[in-house]
Amino acid sequence: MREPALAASAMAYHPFHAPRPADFPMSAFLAAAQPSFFPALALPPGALAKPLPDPGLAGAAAAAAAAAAAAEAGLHVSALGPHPPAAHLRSLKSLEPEDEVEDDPKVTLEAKELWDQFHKLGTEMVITKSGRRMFPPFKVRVSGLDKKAKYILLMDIVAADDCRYKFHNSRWMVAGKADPEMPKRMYIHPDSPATGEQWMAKPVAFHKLKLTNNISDKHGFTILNSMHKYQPRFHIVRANDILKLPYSTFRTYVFPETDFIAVTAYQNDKITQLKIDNNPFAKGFRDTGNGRREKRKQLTLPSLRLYEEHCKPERDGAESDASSCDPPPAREPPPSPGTAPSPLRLHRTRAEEKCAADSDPEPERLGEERAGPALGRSPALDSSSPPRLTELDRARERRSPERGKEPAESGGNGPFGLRSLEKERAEARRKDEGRKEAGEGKEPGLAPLVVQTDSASPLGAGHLPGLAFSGHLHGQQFFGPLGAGQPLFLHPGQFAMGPGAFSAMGMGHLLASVAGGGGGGGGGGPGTATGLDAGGLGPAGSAASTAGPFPFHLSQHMLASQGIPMPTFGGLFPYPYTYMAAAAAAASALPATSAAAAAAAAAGSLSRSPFLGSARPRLRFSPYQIPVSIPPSTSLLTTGLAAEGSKAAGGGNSREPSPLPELALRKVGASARVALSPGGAAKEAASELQSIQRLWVQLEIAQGVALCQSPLGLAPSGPSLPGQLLPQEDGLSTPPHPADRCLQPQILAVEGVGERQVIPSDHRGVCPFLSITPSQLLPLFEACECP
DNA sequence: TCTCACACCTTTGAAGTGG
DNA sequence: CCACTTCAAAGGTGTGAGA
Repeated sequence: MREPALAASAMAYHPFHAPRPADFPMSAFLAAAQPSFFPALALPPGALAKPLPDPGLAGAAAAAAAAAAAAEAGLHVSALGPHPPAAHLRSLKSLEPEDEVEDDPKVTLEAKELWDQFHKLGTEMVITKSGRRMFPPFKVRVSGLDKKAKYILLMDIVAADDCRYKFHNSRWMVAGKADPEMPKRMYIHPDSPATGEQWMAKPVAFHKLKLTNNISDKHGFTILNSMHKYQPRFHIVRANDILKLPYSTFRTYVFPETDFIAVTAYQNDKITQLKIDNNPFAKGFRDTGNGRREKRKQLTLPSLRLYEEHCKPERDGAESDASSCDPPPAREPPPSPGTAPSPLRLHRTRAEEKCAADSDPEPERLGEERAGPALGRSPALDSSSPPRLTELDRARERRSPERGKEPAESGGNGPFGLRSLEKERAEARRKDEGRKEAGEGKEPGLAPLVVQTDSASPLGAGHLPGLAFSGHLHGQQFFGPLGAGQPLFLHPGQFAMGPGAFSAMGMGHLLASVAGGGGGGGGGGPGTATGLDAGGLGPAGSAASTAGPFPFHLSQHMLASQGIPMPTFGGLFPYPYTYMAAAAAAASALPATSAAAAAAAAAGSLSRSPFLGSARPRLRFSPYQIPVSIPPSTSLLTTGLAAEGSKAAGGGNSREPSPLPELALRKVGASARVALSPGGAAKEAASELQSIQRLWVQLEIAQGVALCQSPLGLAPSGPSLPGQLLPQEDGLSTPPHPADRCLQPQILAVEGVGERQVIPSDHRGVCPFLSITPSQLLPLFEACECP
């Protein structure tokens, strides 16, 4: 076995690593060797932050002690055997959260009514090359935090499924499989880290997050694919330094009503209208009587009048709260729970089926038509697909002239602030009244939407496209020179933060590295960043950028973070960015080799489903039951390997290139290709992959290592999860048991490559550490003399 | 389906003004 | 010095023509 060698190597590059005791599980050992990045074993990040009672005790005593501590902390203790979380715990004292106090964050979505309005229509978010903000803005109110503890709040946007959509017949329909995923980025709130008290003082807005379809974006915008569906996620990380990010507990919150389809041009006119009506910046397009809309309106009056004629009968007998433009009053009854849950929350398996059928005739689940009746769309309109302009004009015609009388001032909280929103709502109500006077009214309820909840094996070929990013991309993102001005995974806002924002130790390194990487590779100094306002770099960052190997390695991380594809729904890569960043930050404190190793490990940490969850039960996950479809383990592994391979290749530029990544690349390259082209060569790769998977199973299952501490034990097949969302009473609090169940680890059936295999995995939301990396596998691989 | 220039709008902060 | 107003620049919108 290679463990001794690995141990030595690990010790060489990780300050927290201790020699692997004989009875220390391989997984835990590897986790220790690459403490922040041990995704393969689904190691809860929080677990890493939990020190062993005695670092020297890795055996039963430590396990027992840790088990007790875990139980005390609410951790589940595995029912699988004598491997409590302690087996994975390492002492990371320097990265320990200080005087940790239990908190119980609750998160509520601001402007929920507005989100609901959009959601009913099938929210569209425009993405442009120069970046566009989200509207409605993603804004949450947080409570239950430890007032004195510091938190980092993050947001990311992950693929909601692996389908591509088209707007056809006024409906969003599946139009095939998703395109290769864009590199994903985590948006760290510019105020991070801040105390719980600060976060709770006011709603946390992510309105500065911008969406783009420019894959080479250098501004840190979130890159999305047009005509694809996405789900924003909100994360709370208790950490006072970004360095601690990978070791800290992630709490992830998903608000299903915030999902959207990225578009380069609005498809649904009702969405357009809703945006115009609610976005202060689009006020110029309201029919105030002096804008260009007025001119257009005049040109299209006939059709508009015709539309009004259509709508009159329905309006008379309905409330106005569900119009396409007006936020609903609080009394608005939700769509029938049994009929129309989020149409975007499609079960994965179902989504795959849909993707497979380009002309899937289930349009009622998507697009405006799902909300059409609720929006007053007349049957006549439903049955036909009027020209877009005509419909838009019709919608515009419904706008009340009163709108023009509205004051233009904005709320003190900004255009999308609370006051602003309230004002908008008031305005909307007034408009609604005016509309009522004009004969407009609410329209019938939502058409029922079918949410698939079957839990058939989701590990189909449908996941593979998520891995099928082109080799070109690989080369560009991974093999390209560091100074190629790679896009950044941190939002520019990070660089504009005050001196109190991130500590010099944390952000300083990151900033420096960002600058260095962008400016010309590891040697890049401050101010050389491309596409960044290097002037935003603080002294710490500047200093750090010139000190040591960190910038170089972070650049590596950045490259990888840009090149690793985000998995599709239930896919693989929700956390490339953050963990890249964190890895880089951590690496900054390590020797070059260790940083390289961290980078490699970080690359491997990218593989997981957007909704894959940590195995750490105490983590707070989505406030909703996520209609999880089980990530394709094959894809997961394959993608992870692909990523790792790419990463390894990127590491080839290292000053101290490690043969390991290269070897890993060789070994995993074929496996990665499996997902890309299941052709002849794929078989060989598939076989290789299977060997890895077998090894994996042997190591982790046969050893009885409870990678995912589960009171439920191992499931023989993919978990059967309800596809229905289970909003909590407040829509935010942690779902008691459904969520817990989701936290349970699963043994997932692997499909897609050769025979079925099982690898352990979990399937839900948070845990960024799930995938296995070649660098981690390789020693095992070789040790077992796998083919 | 995407890009871009455009007009229109809000936001923001500096400058000016008056008490 | 402070509060308030005014102004201009910056930046956020959807539009619509063209690719």
